Amino acid sequence: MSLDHVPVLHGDEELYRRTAHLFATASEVTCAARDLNTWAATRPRRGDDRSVPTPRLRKLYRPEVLLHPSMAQHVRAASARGAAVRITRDDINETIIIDRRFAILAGDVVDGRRGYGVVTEPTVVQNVASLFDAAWRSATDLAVYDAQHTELFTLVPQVLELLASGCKDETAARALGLGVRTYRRRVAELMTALGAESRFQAGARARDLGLI
Amino acid sequence: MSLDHVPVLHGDEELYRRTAHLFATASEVTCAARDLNTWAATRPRRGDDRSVPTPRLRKLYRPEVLLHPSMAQHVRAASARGAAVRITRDDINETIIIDRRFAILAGDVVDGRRGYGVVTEPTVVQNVASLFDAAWRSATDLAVYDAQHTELFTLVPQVLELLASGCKDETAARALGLGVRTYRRRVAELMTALGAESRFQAGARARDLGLI
DNA sequence: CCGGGGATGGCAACTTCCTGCCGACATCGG
DNA sequence: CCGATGTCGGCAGGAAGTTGCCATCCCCGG
Repeated sequence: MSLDHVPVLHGDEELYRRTAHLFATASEVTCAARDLNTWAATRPRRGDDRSVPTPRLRKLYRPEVLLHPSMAQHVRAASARGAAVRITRDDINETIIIDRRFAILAGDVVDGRRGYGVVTEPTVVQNVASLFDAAWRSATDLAVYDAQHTELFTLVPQVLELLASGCKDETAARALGLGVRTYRRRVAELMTALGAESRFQAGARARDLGLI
Repeated sequence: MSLDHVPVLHGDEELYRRTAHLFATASEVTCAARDLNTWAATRPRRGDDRSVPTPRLRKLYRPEVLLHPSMAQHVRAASARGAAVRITRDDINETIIIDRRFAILAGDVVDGRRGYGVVTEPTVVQNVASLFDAAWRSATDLAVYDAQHTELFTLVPQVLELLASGCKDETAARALGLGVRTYRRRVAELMTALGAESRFQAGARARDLGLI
């Protein structure tokens, strides 16, 4: 695969500076993200620049963002502003696609700055866009996902607390006034949301996301 | 309990600046720590100031410092320089006691700076010192602890990797060319070292310590 | 060469978790 | 009031993890 002519920007600051003009005139912005440390582009626009119509926004996230209070709030706010938000369990990469003409792909962090590849080659962009579309189609709408997990979200902090405190399911369930079966259901949902296959992994990820 | 007249220093920088003179003339420095983010005092002395004899050093750590490569190296280096190092499973607080006359007690982190209470009141210092002594007596000498965990330390990175990857004990054991029984022994030792009662907790702590 | 100490790994008895199944109960639209 | 739908939680069977026990093997000092 040829990576020629793909300029790489280093760090968020440079990204914003160099790509602001793309967002300014965009009519469709599509993004996938596993956290909200990136993509300031997803912020509401400063000022009331009515010269350009609000672009159509599609945002694809992994479930764990909804476990993080502030991230969840951010996502819901975007949704309330009219962005289409979906949740996927796929292991997505951080990506922005603008008008199906530009793709910004997040890479690794070097020297504390994340690298961003800016792809303009039409064929590649189309390809990326179609991959995104596939993930988008198999993803769940935020409203639906929410409806299926109301109980979980309210209990997440307490469940995590109890898990982190090292107590047994039996004890934890009692502490929450739940049946063991239900408690385990919540834990299972939590693990799914975290994409964890074992409790060890869940603990690590939860800590990683700052949920504990 | 009266906390009058206990000056609190904020941040390491201030701590070093304000307490350097205590260390300079100390003949016995005793410290307890759960990590090495603090206590620059435990660094080898810069320069070769022979005007003061090297103080007697007693250092008490929790087992997890030995799981962290760079921390472990630091601790072993101190030990090699003649400091008495012991490992305890007690939930110790960060403390420095100098000549049984001053105690520096680490507190919470506020605004990114950790607070340090400098206690000079003889009664209190004696009390702290005797508490430390009790913990010290029940602790294990580094050499002994090491001898009992040689296998563990060499396997820690791989075991953590496997646990974090979410695979079952069966698979992980095979990957390491170990019997399941032995693999589980290592995991159990690891959990003990981390002070974790459940794998979830172990995952969280491991991530916390940057071991993953 | 022998005996002691330690690591190993199979076995087995538990404990803890994981989940499908199902009856009980609440909620809601008709 | 009724049926549809959804959550709850007990139960049961199975998977995964925890530990004591012990035969085996390796290394070492005598």
